[in-house]
Amino acid sequence: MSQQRVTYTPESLLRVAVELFNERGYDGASMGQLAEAAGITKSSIYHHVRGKEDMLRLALERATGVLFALLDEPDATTGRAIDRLRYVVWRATEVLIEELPYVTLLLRARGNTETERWALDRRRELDHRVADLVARAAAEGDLRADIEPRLAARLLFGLVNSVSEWYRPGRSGAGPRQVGEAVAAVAFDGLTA
Amino acid sequence: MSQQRVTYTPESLLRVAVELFNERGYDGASMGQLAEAAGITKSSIYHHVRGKEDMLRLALERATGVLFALLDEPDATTGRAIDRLRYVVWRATEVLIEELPYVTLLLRARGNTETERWALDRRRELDHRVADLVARAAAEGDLRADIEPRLAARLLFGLVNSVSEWYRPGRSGAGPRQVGEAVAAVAFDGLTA
DNA sequence: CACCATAGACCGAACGTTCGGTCGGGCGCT
DNA sequence: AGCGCCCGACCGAACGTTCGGTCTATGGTG
Repeated sequence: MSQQRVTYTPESLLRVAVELFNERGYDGASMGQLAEAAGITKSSIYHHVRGKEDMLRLALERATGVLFALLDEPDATTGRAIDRLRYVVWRATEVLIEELPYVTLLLRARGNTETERWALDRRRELDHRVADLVARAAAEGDLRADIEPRLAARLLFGLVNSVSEWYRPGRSGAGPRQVGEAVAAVAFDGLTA
Repeated sequence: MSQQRVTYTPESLLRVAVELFNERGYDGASMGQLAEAAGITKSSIYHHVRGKEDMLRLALERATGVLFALLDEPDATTGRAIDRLRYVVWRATEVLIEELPYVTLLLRARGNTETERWALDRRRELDHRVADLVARAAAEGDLRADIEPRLAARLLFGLVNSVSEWYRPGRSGAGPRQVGEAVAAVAFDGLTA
């Protein structure tokens, strides 16, 4: 059987790029390294994509898209605040895992480029919406009163987002659902027996 | 009163450097930007430090030093595992805040340089020691049985480490001790009222 | 079926810019 | 005079990107 020439699409090349950006950091990753990882030359890359920052933009748009979408899901918008919050925590963990490379890149954005600054603005928007939900749950008396809702919101999303730093598909033992459930369990009920 | 010429020491210059490295990422930060932030020229910097990677090394050595030191404190080495673990979680959060710029840089290290690879090795060592303690607490029946100790360890330090992403001295409302206590409280008892 | 034109995917070389760092020196203080 | 701290000019290497091309596959035409 003849060995066919592997060709890239913008999407498949983006996938390779995002893996490299996560491995080395966007600024630490060069187009030369991407060419090497993809097995084509630097100039070939420009046949498929407009440029380095454009790949970053596409990736960050995808990550923010899925995260905002989850906030509009029915179980995130109807019911008691504490139930909605539990759903958001569990579901955000699942979405983070499903789109791990893209969400990881978003969480690591620093602000050195226009694209990153846009993404950071979007993240702040997300954080505000979740913080509002936490404040609601606290107001309804379902959160412990000795921790300020703002602090609680930060710890919650710190916990969720930290999954991106260690979760590896196929290598973390637990699946997305299991990790999502564990994150929600620890967040609301803690680790003590 | 005459305006005296501000001069740097290696340590005060390192402090400026670490702030910049955290703001833009180590790879995204240039020596030109450091010169600008410090108010001196690039060549002046080399009078005080050996080079860019050397500043990174000094910072990461400092961060790993304080984190390993806390694991050797009496309250972290004697007593029931669950009590030692509570102390470590609370104390690690405090230390992270006290040495925020240095620990933040450590947590963001990627592995692009020899120095970063060394630091990542040290972090893995730290993670192993804490994971051992979590396993001990689980074996003593003090942790919930439905979450694997390895997963519990990752979530624990995910929570602690995430503080570096939002805590800002003087701007987060709560002090190091309060945040440390909140982290430990949420980690072991959860957010639910 | 053979030939040709076209398009898609690719490449080597080069560009302008930025990078970390060095060199040779000046200034102010003791 | 000597030293510490500073600086302008410059360096070689690496960066992201562009330019002008080649190669291969495909479809149309005779």
